[in-house]
Amino acid sequence: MSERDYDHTAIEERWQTAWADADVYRTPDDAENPTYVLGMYPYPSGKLHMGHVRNYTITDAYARYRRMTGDEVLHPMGWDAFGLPAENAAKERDTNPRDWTMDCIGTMREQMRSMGFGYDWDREIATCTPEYYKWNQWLFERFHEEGLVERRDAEVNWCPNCETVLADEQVEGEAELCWRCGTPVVQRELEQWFLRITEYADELLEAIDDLEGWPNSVRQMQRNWIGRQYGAEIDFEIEDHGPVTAFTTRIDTINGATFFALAPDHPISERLAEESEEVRRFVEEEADPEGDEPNGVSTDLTATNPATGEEIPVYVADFVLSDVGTGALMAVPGHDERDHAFAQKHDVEIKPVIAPEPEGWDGETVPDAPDVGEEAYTEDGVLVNSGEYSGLDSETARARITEEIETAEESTQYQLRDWGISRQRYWGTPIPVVHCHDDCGAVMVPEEELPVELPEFVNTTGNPLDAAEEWKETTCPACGGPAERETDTMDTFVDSSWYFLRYISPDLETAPFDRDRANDWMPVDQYVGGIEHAVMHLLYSRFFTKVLADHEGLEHREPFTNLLAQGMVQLEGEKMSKSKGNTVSPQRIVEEYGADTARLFMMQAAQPERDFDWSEEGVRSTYAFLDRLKGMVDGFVENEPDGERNAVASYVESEIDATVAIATDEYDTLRFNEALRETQGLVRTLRQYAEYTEPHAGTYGHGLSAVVRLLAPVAPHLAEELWEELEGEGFVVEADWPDAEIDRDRVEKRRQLVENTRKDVRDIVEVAGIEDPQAIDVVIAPDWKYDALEIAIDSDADNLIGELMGEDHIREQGDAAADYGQDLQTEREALSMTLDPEEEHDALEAAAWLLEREFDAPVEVVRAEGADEEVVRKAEPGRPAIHIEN
RNA sequence: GCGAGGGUGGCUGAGCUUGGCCAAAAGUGGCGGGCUUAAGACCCGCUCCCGUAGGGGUUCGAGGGUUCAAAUCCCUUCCCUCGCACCA
Repeated sequence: MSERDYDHTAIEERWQTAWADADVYRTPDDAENPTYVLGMYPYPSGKLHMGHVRNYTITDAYARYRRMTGDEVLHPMGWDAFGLPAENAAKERDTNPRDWTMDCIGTMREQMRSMGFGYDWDREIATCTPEYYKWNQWLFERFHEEGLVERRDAEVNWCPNCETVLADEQVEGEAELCWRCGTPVVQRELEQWFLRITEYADELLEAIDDLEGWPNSVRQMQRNWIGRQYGAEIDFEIEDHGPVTAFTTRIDTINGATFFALAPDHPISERLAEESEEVRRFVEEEADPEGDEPNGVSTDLTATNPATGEEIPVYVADFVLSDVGTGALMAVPGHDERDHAFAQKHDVEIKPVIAPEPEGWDGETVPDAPDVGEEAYTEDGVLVNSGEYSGLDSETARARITEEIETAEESTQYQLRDWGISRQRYWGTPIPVVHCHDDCGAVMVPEEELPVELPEFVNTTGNPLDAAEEWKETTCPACGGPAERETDTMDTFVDSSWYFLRYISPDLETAPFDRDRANDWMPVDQYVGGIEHAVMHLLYSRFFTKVLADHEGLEHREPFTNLLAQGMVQLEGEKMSKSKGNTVSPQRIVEEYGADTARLFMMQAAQPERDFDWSEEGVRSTYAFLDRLKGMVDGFVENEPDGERNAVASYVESEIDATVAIATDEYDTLRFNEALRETQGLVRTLRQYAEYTEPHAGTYGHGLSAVVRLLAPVAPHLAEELWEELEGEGFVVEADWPDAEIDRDRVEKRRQLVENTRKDVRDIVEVAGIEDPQAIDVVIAPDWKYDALEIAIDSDADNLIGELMGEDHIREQGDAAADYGQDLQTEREALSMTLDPEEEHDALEAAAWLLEREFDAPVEVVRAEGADEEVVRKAEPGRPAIHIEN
């Protein structure tokens, strides 16, 4: 780096201090409906990585943009501070999770400050503080009061060595090993606390349709996750075991149900396993629900098909899952691929009962049965071999069969399960429950005793809360007798399901959030984060918001209006990760190039939702751009130019307006890369201007001032520095966004006209082999052609020429009018309005210097009157005639 | 298998929602030129084929269709990426 490089470290520190001293990012409590911009709060690992930098640069840039356009903005930050890594780190380093986490928070806060992120730090929250998690507990009890909390047995992943439950993500590989100690994980039944999110399944699903500000992918993932299916439940009578309920979406195929299948852990299967060695061996040894092959074992039992009255064999099969439907199913091999495969393997009858609907079907004739020997027919169709139902279409048949079979009834199934929040961990929110040694059972801790605080950390295997004897021992709030505290803590997703509400009133001591203010400030206008939270966090947050709307007077049913799932920062096409060792440290980039460079490089590299490759070269050229810009501003301020306000200046003025108009649009829709490209284009134009001629100070200064403000959301430090040089006072953070009177359509037409004209001149010079042009005339079409064009666009007459000749001033043009009319007629369907003649003239005159510079010949832009007849003839609206003197 | 999103000029990548200056933005790479003692930076042009006055031809995964007109709309087909998945 040469000596000209600007001192980014000094500049960035200077402005970070100035912003903090002036408290510029504070959102006062009396703000009215501020724009709420939020990035997903981080887990405080102690190190900001590139993903964070990208995430928070997006929100910061948007927040700054909105602030400059005059909005009040709420842009807070906090810490997802509970979680397993802190517990592990504490064990390794012989400290405790609290101290370790608080240290990490301190470091990361400082790193964020050095990136120049403008947060209202007075609203900072950390979920591991009793002031925060007290409200997790309070909410848990409110949910309980509303019947949305349940305690029941559940099967969980259990590591016998660590003596704790593991989340599915923490079980590794096919062999199912514990991610920490490599011990094989076992399934274990444990009493767990659940939040009844399934109560809201329908609303969570249906409201997705209205989340128009969310990416389709996320919406679809949530729909799949909820997985609602309409069908029917129906009982099959099994000898000695009574009725067994099966769920099916295809009750129209019931006449083709030729066997019945039970999950290996269905109560009947378990009973059979006790009696039959074969079933026992299958259930305990052979069943492989993960495998592709549908395996099963026959039983001696039969079930009665309620439609046909036939006795059909009963199998225990591993493709039947106990947590899907009822854990028992009627198998229809003729119309289900999996059932078909199983039936072939076990030689069960395959009976077609649905035929494809014949073309031009009359709605009653019973078609021939299809051949389902080789392959199941899985579509809807027309029933055959179905007794009185034969001849009905599938949909009608489903309704009638459900209606007419005694035990059948409509049923809706969801894939969504209730949310098990119990974790056998220390570093989380204690579940505020006491287990009475007498008969009171699980009793909620009274509200006035909240928060139930975590005891001191004990380094032990298993759950430290279990080892905290003194803490555990308590009295029952109901009967006063001896009791024990619940030792499970909450899933950290509980913390993040409502943190966005806490920022609104972070110090409130009487409620989780200030209701009135929340009603005013919510929902979050723009939420930004990684796609990995597409389902869990975003679904849980929606659930909490709906519960709070129903029971706590929140007047919003959705938390996030617009959601942006930002893309990954990659290195050579691969995701950056510690294990691959291909990370780029933001700290190093900030030291070497400054936060502004890092931010600007990232924002211009790609649209925020796309992945992009980190490139050191790109970073260097971004730095060079900022450096040059600083040089331009320095030069301008030190030595103000005194050029004329001439045609060239007016070209530059119009380019400034164009840039502002376009960049503003792009900022609005978070397409920072486009906005920045325009801005950099304007810098280039300004540089060309200064190179070509002595600039007009007002114009040039105006351009620089616009550039600085357009850049301010993304490169705020240097923008402050340059703003100070240009304006002398005030923060650019608080400056007004530049405005342009111009509309985008007009801007683009003008640029197009100039660009086309330059290209035409080049073509002519090239094709005609003109070595050294002496003079270039650019001639605007006469007014009557513009009139004719307008008439042609509006006209729907068959004979356009006739209509044109109806206008005196056009008819007067004689042959010329006829010729042009003919052209219009040919192009008729494709015509579009151009700028008017005066605008075209002005635009070209302003851009004439570009041609003069390029061809080193005088350029004259003239109106049709007074130009050579022969030349004018070729001029059309949007396309001036060009004459080159050789 | 189901669902979502894609396939554009050497590469990256806009545009396709609202068909028409789209041979198709921008960047990058390559070529030529300017500036410079020189290098870098910066500036200008070219970069599908043909063309001595702004023209013509062939292109936007493949094939078909709608239209005066399709990268853009419809159908079929192939391939890629990402979610979900023995879901009854």
